[in-house]
Amino acid sequence: MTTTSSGRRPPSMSDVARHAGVALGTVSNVLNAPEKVSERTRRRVHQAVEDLGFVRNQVARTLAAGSADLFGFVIVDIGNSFFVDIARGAEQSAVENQYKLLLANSDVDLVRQNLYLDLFNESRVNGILLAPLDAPLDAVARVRDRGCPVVLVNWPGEPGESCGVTVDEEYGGYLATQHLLQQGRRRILFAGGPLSLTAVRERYEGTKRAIAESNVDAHLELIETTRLTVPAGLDVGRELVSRPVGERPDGIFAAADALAAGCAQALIYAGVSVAKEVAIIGYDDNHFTADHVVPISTVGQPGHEMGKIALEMLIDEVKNPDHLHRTVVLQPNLLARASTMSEFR
Amino acid sequence: MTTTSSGRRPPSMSDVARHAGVALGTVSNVLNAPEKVSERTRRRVHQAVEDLGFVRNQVARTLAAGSADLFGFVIVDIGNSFFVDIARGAEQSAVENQYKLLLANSDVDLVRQNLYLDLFNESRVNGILLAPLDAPLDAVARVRDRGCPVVLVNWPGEPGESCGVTVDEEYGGYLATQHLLQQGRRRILFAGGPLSLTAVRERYEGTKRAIAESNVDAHLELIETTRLTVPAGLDVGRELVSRPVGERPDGIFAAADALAAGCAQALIYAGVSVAKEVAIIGYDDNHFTADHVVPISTVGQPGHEMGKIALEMLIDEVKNPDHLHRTVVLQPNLLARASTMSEFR
DNA sequence: CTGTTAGCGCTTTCAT
DNA sequence: ATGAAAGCGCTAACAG
Repeated sequence: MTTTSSGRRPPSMSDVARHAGVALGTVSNVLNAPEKVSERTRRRVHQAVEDLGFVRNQVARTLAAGSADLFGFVIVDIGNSFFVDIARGAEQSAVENQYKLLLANSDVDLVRQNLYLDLFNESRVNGILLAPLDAPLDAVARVRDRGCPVVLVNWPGEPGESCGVTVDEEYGGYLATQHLLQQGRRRILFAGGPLSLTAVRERYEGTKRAIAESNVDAHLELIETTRLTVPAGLDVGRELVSRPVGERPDGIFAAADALAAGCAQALIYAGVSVAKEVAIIGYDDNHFTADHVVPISTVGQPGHEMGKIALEMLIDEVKNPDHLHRTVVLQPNLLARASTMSEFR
Repeated sequence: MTTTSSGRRPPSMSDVARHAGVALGTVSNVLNAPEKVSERTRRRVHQAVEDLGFVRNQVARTLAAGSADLFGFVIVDIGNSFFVDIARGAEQSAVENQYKLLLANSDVDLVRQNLYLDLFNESRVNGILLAPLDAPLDAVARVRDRGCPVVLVNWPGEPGESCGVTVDEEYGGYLATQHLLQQGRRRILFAGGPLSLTAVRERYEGTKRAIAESNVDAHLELIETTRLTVPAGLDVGRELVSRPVGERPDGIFAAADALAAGCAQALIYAGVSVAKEVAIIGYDDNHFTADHVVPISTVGQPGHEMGKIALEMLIDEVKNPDHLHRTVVLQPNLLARASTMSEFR
């Protein structure tokens, strides 16, 4: 391995040029527009790249060219399979369009969300995908004003400002509740919270509408939880178990799968027959719901598709001068499984 | 909002300097070494930054300074909570040390793994954390030779070349099997595969050692699966159910939690009492195992700690000229839960 | 098709 | 404490 460069400094393009006996610009052409260079020169340059172990400096490249084929995705919760699905979908359209996608985990922390937003912005990515936490989006406006397009996933776009991809949460709540009613359930419990979370509130709205629109005489109870976790679900379940049998709901809609799972567990442990005595349906189609001994019904959100569409919108915003901002609202779908299907078992 | 810059070009530091009536270098100092600048000048510059909506260009900054306070983490499977734990641990030490961490999901695909390795490398991150797939590490050597330190997580470091953090897989297998034996199980089944996977093979070795070292007369059966998934586990469970009761194992060690979960489900559905008739233990401490109706025993790996240590090693490699490469081997720990605790229920 | 050159926006001496 | 100027490694426009 011959080297023209000095010391431990990584070889640069001019080292390659010198080694190959051509001009700097020619090396650049070989790398970026090979068709402009003769076969023979190209080979010489490639040889030099090999000899020197040259790797081009993406930073300098980005600075000179003004941008890189790169997007950033700031994810609110990398531990939630719904967002992981979104990330996979986004990455798929990135790859299909010759872009790369980098991830940053905000971990439901506004400070970190804004930190990474700024990092991507300062790093001159072509655009940012953001699955935001349920909080004000000031930092987004700042980034966007700075010329960096932002597309929101799982959050509506801001009219005239940015695109967004959402699922119709209200309808999801409607679907879940309607399903419980159709299974003959009449004492419905909505468990979830805090209600300050937009998604929870909207799902609850859907529940109320489903009951209002139905012709049956159903009773709706609300238990507001402080979190959407398995332990919170266990608490709900235990509370129900402590009640006289007649005062328990016969149909539970938990606003999140983790909540539903915890709830189901507590009931099963107490000997209550999930599905038969109490139907339970969750929300999110997290990967673990289907793996339960009593597979838990849920409302699925098209995460993969959301990510795919969101990144396509981002690409359009970057490439198409006539781009128009819009919010795509996708429909959730009911996934009826054993936990609500007593009749069929 | 006043602006000195032309058109839609984002304001640069020289715009800020002009606006504030100071020199370019002074603006740089305000941002990077505020103590070198007088209170008054500092204020003027900050005001100009505000007025212009200036965001500094990290790309130019990195090019000029030679590096950024940034690491990259290439994750083999973002859907696996074990790796997510690692990512969280890594991010923690990154944040504690004023670094930022970007993620890239290789999704168990060697091509993508190498793509992102190169991307981080070309982007001049300070170093790369890699949770590799079980495949040759040629690309790692290339990146490292290029001057970019790489630390391996969940994979041993290459002696003299790179650091690594691993868990003792063999010992994990030993622990799991020893636990089954201690619970009085004598017809042990090891389910997992393919055996071409290093981790599976090592866990199996541990199983064999536990049996060999015990003084009891235990029988070991091996069912090699093609994958480590819930469906694969269901297949295993169904196969067992189809056997005469006397020919079934009374203790199952599944090399992964998903496998264990599927297996448990199939058995429960068939009316076999998990824990009582058959004890089952998995591996990985994936988040869903504890949420099972019969919480599944498992072997936990200190993912968070692994990530934390790995990134600390990376920081040391970057900062400390006397850095020595080493591989830290952490111990897995047994998490005994209901699925193996028939006596205590 | 090849070589030359002017930046990209910032950091960093080095004078002042 | 502040200002001037020399790059960082590359792209892109242009001249040959």
